[in-house]
Amino acid sequence: MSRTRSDPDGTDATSCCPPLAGSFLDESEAEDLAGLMKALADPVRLRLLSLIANAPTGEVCACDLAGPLGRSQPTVSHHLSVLTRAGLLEREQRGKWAWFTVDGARLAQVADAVRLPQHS
Amino acid sequence: MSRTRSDPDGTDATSCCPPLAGSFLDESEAEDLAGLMKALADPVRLRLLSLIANAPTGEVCACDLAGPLGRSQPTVSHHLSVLTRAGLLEREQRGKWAWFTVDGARLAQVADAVRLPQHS
DNA sequence: CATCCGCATCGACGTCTGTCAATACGTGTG
DNA sequence: CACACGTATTGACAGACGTCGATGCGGATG
Repeated sequence: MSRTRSDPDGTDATSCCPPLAGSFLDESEAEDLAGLMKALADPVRLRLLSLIANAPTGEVCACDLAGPLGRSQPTVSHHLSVLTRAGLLEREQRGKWAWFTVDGARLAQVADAVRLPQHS
Repeated sequence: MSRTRSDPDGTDATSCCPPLAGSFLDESEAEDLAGLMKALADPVRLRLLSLIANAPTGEVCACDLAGPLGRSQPTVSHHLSVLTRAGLLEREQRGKWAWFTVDGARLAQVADAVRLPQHS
């Protein structure tokens, strides 16, 4: 995936997720949005997000994640990396521990991309 | 599926999409939501949804889809089937043509599942 | 009834992805 | 400075997925 990582403040609400409705997605727009969806299309990653989003402080140490998920440490590390690369998690190194928080704005982009004009 | 998390207010058409936040997703909840995301995690399928959602009448004949997408007829048929099975499209046979509409409520479920409680 | 045509299914192929054991890397600690 | 420990990376492997040509099925049409 070749997302433009030139997004210093991390929360540009418009550059990533073209509206699903409004006009036909062109191929590169669809590719970008599909990339985000792919990051969310795995049960372990969804549970990771859920786990972190529900933490009282909003942040969780990686050392507390492998257990509840029932996966090996390398596997969890891999998933954390995928979510971080997708911009859905933010990573902060503290000593030898890695702490993660959910990027709510990024998640909101997904929600917005999927919203349709009132049709029902 | 052992979900105790029913959704008394209207929008959950079929008890599919547990909230990402609110409590840790259990394994089967995560599996369900991941299934929906997987259906959306492909550029061709996203463009299909976009194409159909943007049709003036809201419905499109399958015969008009292969062209704009640049894929073979079997491939498009396959993707339509995936989206339909996921509940994101509805299919109606008219004579020898198949017409498709987007299920907006189902899409909204995805948006809701991804929404976080006000954090920032 | 014979034919045409839209769509689905099948079979095959290359690629991507999730997983773990083994290992490397880096940062505190004694 | 050596060791312990948390995390990332590597390598390998099985299973899932996107794609298309060939084929099958069923409705429409003359």
